[in-house]
Amino acid sequence: MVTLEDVARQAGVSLATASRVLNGSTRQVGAGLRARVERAADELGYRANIAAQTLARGSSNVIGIVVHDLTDPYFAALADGAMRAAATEGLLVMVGTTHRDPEQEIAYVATLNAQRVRAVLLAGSRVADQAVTGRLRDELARYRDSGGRAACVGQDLLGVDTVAPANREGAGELARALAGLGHTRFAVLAGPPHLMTAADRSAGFAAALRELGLPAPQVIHGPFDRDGGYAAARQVKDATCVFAVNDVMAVGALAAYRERGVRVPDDVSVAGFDDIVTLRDHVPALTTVRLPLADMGARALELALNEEEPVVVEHVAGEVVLRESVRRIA
Amino acid sequence: MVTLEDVARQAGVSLATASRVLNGSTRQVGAGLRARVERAADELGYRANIAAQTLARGSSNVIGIVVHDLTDPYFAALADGAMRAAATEGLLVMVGTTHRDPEQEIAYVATLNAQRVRAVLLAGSRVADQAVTGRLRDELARYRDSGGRAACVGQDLLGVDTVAPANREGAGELARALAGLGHTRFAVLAGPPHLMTAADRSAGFAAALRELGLPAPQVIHGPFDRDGGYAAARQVKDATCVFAVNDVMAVGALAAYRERGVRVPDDVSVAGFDDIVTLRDHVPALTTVRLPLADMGARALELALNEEEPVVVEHVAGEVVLRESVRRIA
DNA sequence: ACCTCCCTGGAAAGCGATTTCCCAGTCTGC
DNA sequence: GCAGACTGGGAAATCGCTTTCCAGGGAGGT
Repeated sequence: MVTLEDVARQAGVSLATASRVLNGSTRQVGAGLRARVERAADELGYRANIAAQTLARGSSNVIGIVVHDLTDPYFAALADGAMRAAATEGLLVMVGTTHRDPEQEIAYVATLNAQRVRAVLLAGSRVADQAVTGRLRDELARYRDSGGRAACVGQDLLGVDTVAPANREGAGELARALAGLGHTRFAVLAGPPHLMTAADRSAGFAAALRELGLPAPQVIHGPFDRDGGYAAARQVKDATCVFAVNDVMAVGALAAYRERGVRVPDDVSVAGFDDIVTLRDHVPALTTVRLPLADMGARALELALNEEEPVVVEHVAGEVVLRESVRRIA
Repeated sequence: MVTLEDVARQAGVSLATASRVLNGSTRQVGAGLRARVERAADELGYRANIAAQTLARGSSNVIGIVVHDLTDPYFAALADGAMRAAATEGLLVMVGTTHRDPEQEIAYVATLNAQRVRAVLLAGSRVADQAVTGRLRDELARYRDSGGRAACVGQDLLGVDTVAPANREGAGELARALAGLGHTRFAVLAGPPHLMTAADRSAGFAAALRELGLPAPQVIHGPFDRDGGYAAARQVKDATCVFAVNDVMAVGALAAYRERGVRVPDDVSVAGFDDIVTLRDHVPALTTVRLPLADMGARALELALNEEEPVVVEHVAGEVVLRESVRRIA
């Protein structure tokens, strides 16, 4: 393994000079020596040891992103946005997946802290469990105390900069739009009760119906994924419009209806939330609430990197997109 | 920032003892001291500095994965498989996305080398450009010379352990299956000519048709993504069956047909390649060649970590899955 | 009893960079 | 022509941890 010392010796200069040439510095180095060093580094195939640099400099150029599941397009979009932003800043990215285990999330933050990463991004919904959220908060606080920066996408519960999607409001607006089509009997495929994103969307939807003087929706809990939507859809009774709290659940519901010969939107209307790009060619096209996921990821990174003192919470509005999975009824 | 020295002082032991207690060692430490150290670490909130550990140990517990695009479900599945495998080994993951720029890929390998990561995984198709492949090879060789391990998923061109999907054979088998349904006039949405995965699939398909004594397909080149499939589908003339060299292109093609009122599979049959999970509820269900992507990712990591000397190339067969996007014709 | 041998604990030498000093030479202004 | 400011170069301290080496004490064998 070629070290800087090897390069310096080969070039006949000191370690200091070699370092200044190759790894940047405020100080100048004469053109002659500079060329010698560069040639030596090239000949030897020198690659700086980043661990050593990190140690010496006391800071790294790595950021960490923690998501639940990379194969979920929601997180993939978020992570992609953040990674593009990171790339423009010359930062490297460590990605951790928790597969929805909050303990893993805490463990990952600890590990990223140990890595002395420049910033940590937490994407993904919080759970209602106060104890576990508290421990995550503590771990994050410890990281920030030692100079780390952090941000999160989701609920503002961690005491860090947050990009908060307007889940309640978006779901409410969706409810009003659907009611505007004449629907009165609704069902909500509500996901797990302890998952805050799911709960907020469900609650926002129900609240809007209440304001409109419409009957409360049938609420069906279950997993937050495609199969959860599939299973929940089978329990719906007597609704003309079904709201799944995310798009992949909505797709599961559509699949369940298709199998049973229930036509969408003729027999029942279905809507989701997120506007996942991969689903843009789904048939029927899914009515949903669009969230600018990639932007949110990028924005979260910006917030994390930003030096400002007070903790910032930024709300991101969703936009209702009506497509063919819903129809007006008499 | 709390250092090991702080902990040692607080516990009243030497640096060496503290290190042995907290960060593992072959050596034993007496129960009394051990407890004191652990308590001190806990009170102070000590987190080992991994950069320092990496430097001192000369090896890290990080692996690198380089993919083209995380929002592409193909790469997400591959990366997810590799990340699960990494997690069971206690390894951390750095993910880099190149957005299909080969230069970025080379740069990322250099960076991962600088990080002294334990292993590097390259996922994603090679390009036909010899020069750029050569430079990537060189960079990889330099990394391996200094003790790094590497593996790749795709074409065996880099001189490293490889998990090679049987693109040619899979496409050939698909062609035979489709011919078995009575099709004789084919079109291939072939993707970019320089992308080897695309080229292999296209060639395998054409070769099988030739063997069967059928006319050569119409070959249409274009981008390797959904929009590429969409655009290419519009140029198809006079084929009863269209093979898109990956699933997302096939979805684009289906969208194009739907818009133009061409019914699938009644008017034209469509098939893809990969069997992307996210598309499992697509209508019509897509005929494709299934690749065990998550397993391939995990297997690639295994190969990379494995110490064996000779470079291993493992072929992975695809499985033809006939679904409703194709039909038998007279 | 005596001599190994094993075990535990500590001192100190790295790991590969960065960066602070210090030094000598060159410019500049007067 | 000279003091003072600048400049480019090198020696060495430093970052936080691991690990070798050494020392001392107790166990076990004869």
